[in-house]
Amino acid sequence: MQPVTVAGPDTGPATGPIARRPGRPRSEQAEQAIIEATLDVFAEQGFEGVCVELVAARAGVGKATIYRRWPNKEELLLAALGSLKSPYPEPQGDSVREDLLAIIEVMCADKADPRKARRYALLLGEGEKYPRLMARYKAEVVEPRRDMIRSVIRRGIGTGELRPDTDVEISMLTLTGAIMAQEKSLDGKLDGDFAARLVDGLLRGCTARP
Amino acid sequence: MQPVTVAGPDTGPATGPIARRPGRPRSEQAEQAIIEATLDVFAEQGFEGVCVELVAARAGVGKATIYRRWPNKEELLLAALGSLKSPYPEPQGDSVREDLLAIIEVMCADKADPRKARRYALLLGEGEKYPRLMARYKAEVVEPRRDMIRSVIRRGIGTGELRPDTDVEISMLTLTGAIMAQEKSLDGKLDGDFAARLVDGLLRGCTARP
DNA sequence: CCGATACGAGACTGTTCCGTATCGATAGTT
DNA sequence: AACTATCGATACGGAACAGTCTCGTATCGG
Repeated sequence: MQPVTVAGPDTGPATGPIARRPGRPRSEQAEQAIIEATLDVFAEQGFEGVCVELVAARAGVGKATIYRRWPNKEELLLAALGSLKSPYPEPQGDSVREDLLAIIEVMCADKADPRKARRYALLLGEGEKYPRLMARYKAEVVEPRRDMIRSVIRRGIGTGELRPDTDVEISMLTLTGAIMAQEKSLDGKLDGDFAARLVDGLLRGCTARP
Repeated sequence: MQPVTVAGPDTGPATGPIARRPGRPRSEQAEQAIIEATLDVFAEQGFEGVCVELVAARAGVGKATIYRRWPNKEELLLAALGSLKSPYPEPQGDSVREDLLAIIEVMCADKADPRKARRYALLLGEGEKYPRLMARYKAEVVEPRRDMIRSVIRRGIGTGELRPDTDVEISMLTLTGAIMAQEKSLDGKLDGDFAARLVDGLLRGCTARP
């Protein structure tokens, strides 16, 4: 499955989807190696650290083989990050707590994966310098997940499971934000049940009940 | 007031604190202009975008005037970011809600200031490439504020205002994280009373009460 | 005035990196 | 076999930038 929405690998002048082009065909293996190397370097070196020469060396590929496929570095990164998809758990509807927990756990797992975790940096870091990358990341990763959380909460309000005056937006920001804030700023030792503690903390609230 | 803890401006070979050194004295005005320009460029261009030549041009200063004071770019940034201090509201102790609100409002105000907001990028972004900068930022800005929030919550638990089983760490991450997550990823229109909604959301919880 | 240091400006060197061009070799089609 | 596009490798031009150095000038104490 190739990402084609935004300048996927350039397959050259239109020759029809089936017609075979003359000459040596492009190596699918090289293509995959390039994407993998890009993700590795991105995970290790961060955003500005992705230099094409290093990616080429890691992939065991010539630079031309990269530029034959993507016109510049941004397109390469766009393709590489676009290939990092996480499965979205479909809310089961048993309870708000379980649904939220499933989502938060996936997000925590993402954060534990260095490749995916680095993308969070786009949100607060140098992301403004790469607006297309930002926009794509937001649209493909951030917003779908936010919407999922919002809808779970709204459904909980509808069913009476949650307070009718629940602040949907604040609740969502609370959950996603806590994940971002965790551990990166201090190696908190609250790994295992972090997701559960987070969701329960939100549901329960802190105020003492008489 | 000069930052001296970490390689402040190099005042040359030790000549005693009072003894006047011969020759033309350094321009305090140039020094301030350099710091200001550094902060401006940092706010606009982000971390990697801070190039000394640009800072010098903005400050109306020669590069040598910068390098006479700080040995390299990292020290310059260290000094510039170190000069960005926000007043820490001292918890008044009237109520947990009021104390938290005061802290959160200051943090939100910080985030609205582009200069200060950019520093958040260090936490998730390219910060790992500048460990000294990271450490200093954490120690001087992040942890004091986190500790303040923790202590307010702990006091609330002690006084019975908060549930005894309140998760201090989770509550703190919830508050600070939500601030980070807000608006940067989507221009939410929840500006004015964001801090209040956030604190109230945490205190109240979402679960419906029978 | 003199010596010492700082000043702004900018030339200069060395490094890094993007993107292009070129090499002989390779793997397909016709 | 002829043809053609891709292969990995590498040289290259150009830009950006860190850090050093050198101008001629300005500002201090003595």
